[in-house]
Amino acid sequence: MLRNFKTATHNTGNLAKDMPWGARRAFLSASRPLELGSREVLFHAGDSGDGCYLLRSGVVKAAVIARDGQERLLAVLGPGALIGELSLIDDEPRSATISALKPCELMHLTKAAFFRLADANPQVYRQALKLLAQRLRGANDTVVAQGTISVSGRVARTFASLADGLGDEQPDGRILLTYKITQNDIAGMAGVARENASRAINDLLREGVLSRAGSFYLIERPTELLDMAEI
Amino acid sequence: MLRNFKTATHNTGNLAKDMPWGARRAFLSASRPLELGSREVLFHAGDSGDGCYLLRSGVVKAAVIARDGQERLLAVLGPGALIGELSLIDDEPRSATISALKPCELMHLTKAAFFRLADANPQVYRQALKLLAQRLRGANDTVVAQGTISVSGRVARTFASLADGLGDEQPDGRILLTYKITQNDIAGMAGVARENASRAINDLLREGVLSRAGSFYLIERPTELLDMAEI
DNA sequence: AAAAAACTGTGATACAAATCACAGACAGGG
DNA sequence: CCCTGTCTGTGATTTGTATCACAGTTTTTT
Repeated sequence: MLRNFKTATHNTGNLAKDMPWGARRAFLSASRPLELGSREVLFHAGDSGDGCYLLRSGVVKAAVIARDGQERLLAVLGPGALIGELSLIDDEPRSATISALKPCELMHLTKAAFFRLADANPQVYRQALKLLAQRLRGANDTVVAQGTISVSGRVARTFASLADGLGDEQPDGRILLTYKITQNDIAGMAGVARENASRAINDLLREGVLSRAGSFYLIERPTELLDMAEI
Repeated sequence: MLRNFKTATHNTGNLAKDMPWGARRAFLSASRPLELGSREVLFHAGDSGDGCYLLRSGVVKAAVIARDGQERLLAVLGPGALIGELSLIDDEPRSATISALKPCELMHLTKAAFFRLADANPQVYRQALKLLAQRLRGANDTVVAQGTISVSGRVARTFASLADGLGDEQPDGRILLTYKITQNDIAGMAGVARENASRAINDLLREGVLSRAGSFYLIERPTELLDMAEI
């Protein structure tokens, strides 16, 4: 999905697409299915956690609540995303709260099962390292973006990131976001006030970089959007 | 170094302290020494890079220059730090520029040597995963901090992070920063204007949370500092 | 030791973004 | 289906930070 966006946005890790076939089958056979209703919470930040999850269908958000009560979204993730791998690796508490934005199907892999898998096949370790490295690049970019680009740029950046997690590239190159996300969540991802996110989004709509297809957003000119989001 | 700060700040990865002995000896014997003069650049963001470095002595900074020319520091690192591991893992270009703040001694480990080492000893893979996971936690925290806490809190946070990279814990619990860092670099880490960093630092000095020991900063009350930095 | 450069402190001003305050549009539960 | 709650757009106002300006200090260079 979205190879170009992926590299540009150092995405949040779509495991399913990049996993070698053997590892993928091993993952699925060693893991157990699990369902989540809309708004249900998979785990809270601070929980102790064993194992990780692969999102097979649905949409979740990863968020953390700051001291002042503000909710900051780290990512909105669609099918294929790997969730909760940090605690799997370092045994620390969950770093964010994961909740379903719509009904989800997941697979759960325990820590023990993961390391059994990985020890048998070092390819898994390499893959995991790569995934974390990508996420770290993305997080570092976000830090820089936060401090150097304006509200409109950060909102553009948010759409790029959404495209990466939820985007469906059309034959003509435009990208459809396959979930009706609210301004509140966009603001939470961009780290700006909801009202200002609203203004920035409408600017993008007016400029024609973005449009609405029914209740979904559609990125009309991905390259231009990416350019506005550049740090 | 600074166990408590480390967990609180999800540090930037002091390899030397956490590495198992066997792996450490293997690392050192498989790597080649290298020196760096003050202000010399180890590599630039965007360079293609093979291998990683272990900082044995000296101090470096990891920075990225934003589009508008602003320099944002991701970390200031002291002895024991591992540098350049992202490109080692994912073969992408260097994500930041590393330059020496004072003369440094490093060990360079090539990509081939790293994977030879790791394949022979899966412990190395686990260690590497853990390190990246810690860094990712730290980066995510920084993202949240950027968007939710004020200038003074971010400056406090910067001192916590410096303590982690450069700190030397005294018998009485105070923490000495073993390098005379400038306001400019502190501002670059906190993501604020230099003038405002100056004001915030002086507030901390006035409150007695921080003091100056000769030309070094000394954290008088680490707990209080950490509390101001909390997200 | 003198000169140049870099660093620091602090006021005054400008500005981007948050906050406040609504009114209208749109869902989704009862 | 209506009604309640959530979501959206847009103006007016406030506020935290950046920016400007500059003088004093410290460090580096020659």
